[in-house]
Amino acid sequence: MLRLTRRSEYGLMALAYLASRPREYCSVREIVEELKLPKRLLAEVLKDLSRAGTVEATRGPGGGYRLVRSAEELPLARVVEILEGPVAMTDCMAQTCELEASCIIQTGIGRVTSSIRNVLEDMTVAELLPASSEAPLAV
Amino acid sequence: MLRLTRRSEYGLMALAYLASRPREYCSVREIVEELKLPKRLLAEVLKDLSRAGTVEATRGPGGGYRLVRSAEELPLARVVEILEGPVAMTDCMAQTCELEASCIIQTGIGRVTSSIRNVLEDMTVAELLPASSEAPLAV
DNA sequence: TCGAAAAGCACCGAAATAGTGCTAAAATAC
DNA sequence: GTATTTTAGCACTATTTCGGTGCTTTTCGA
Ligand code: SF4
Ligand code: SF4
Repeated sequence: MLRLTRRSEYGLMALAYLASRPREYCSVREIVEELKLPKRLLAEVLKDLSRAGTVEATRGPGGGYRLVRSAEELPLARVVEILEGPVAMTDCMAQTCELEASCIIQTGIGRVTSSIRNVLEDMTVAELLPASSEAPLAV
Repeated sequence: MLRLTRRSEYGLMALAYLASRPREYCSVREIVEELKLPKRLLAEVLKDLSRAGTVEATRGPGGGYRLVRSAEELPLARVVEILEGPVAMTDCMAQTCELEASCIIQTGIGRVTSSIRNVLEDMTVAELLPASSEAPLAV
């Protein structure tokens, strides 16, 4: 069904939350209390996002995570790639497939995959938030 | 990674093959020989497509499957829905999700899901085939 | 009546996913 | 310096999904 993994979903939720608190460090504890997510799992996800450079972290009391760039500059595709790997509908779009020789839909699938990639690259985390939500996104 | 299942992939390949042999009954044996797919699995997939009415079958020697309508009228979304269930990036797009109360991205995710649905509804099995569509491909 | 083919059902094993445990390192506060 | 808060890193388990198969029945044509 072309499902997002929970990791991606939680990650996007957390990033959207961070987007609503610009420049502020938010701890995992705070985020999971607000969003009601499994704490350890979200921690794992944010670690990955941190390693990948979409959020930055500080430790200790008052620490937490915040966005490195504004949410308008963070396409969904980027997040999904970090948390799940390349956006690809089939093997051949990411690695190789041993059926390529006899496959009659590869090029067609390539086109669909591109379209879906475009959707995910054109939409940003900022656009995930409902129109008049929480806070302005000004920096 | 938003992957298609193998069932969908095999299904699409088989349908594309049938599209290249209009009105002709093709047996599972013939199709898997041509496309090098696992026989029993493709049989299972075609059964599902048959139940759903996108292909029709006749049994016995010379039997097999063929498209009910032309491939131009068969959107990818239809095939994926039959073989995997509703096209939905998240639970809430298909059933319900117990996080909906605190979820801040649901509406946003809804928009992305719609876009992806549109991509899959706008593209048909006919368009999967490489440029010279109707040309029989084997030999 | 025989063989080719789909239909139906049930099952197994492997892989991906969701989620947790535990320890270390850094930043802060006293 | 010690305690506390918080991220970092690693490894592991449990569950679910998925890919694939076995076997029997039904239908059809020759
Ligand atoms: S589309 Fe064809 S080539 Fe690509 S992964 Fe699927 S079978 Fe392999
Ligand atoms: S987007 Fe929000 S409401 Fe929808 S499934 Fe994910 S968590 Fe639940």
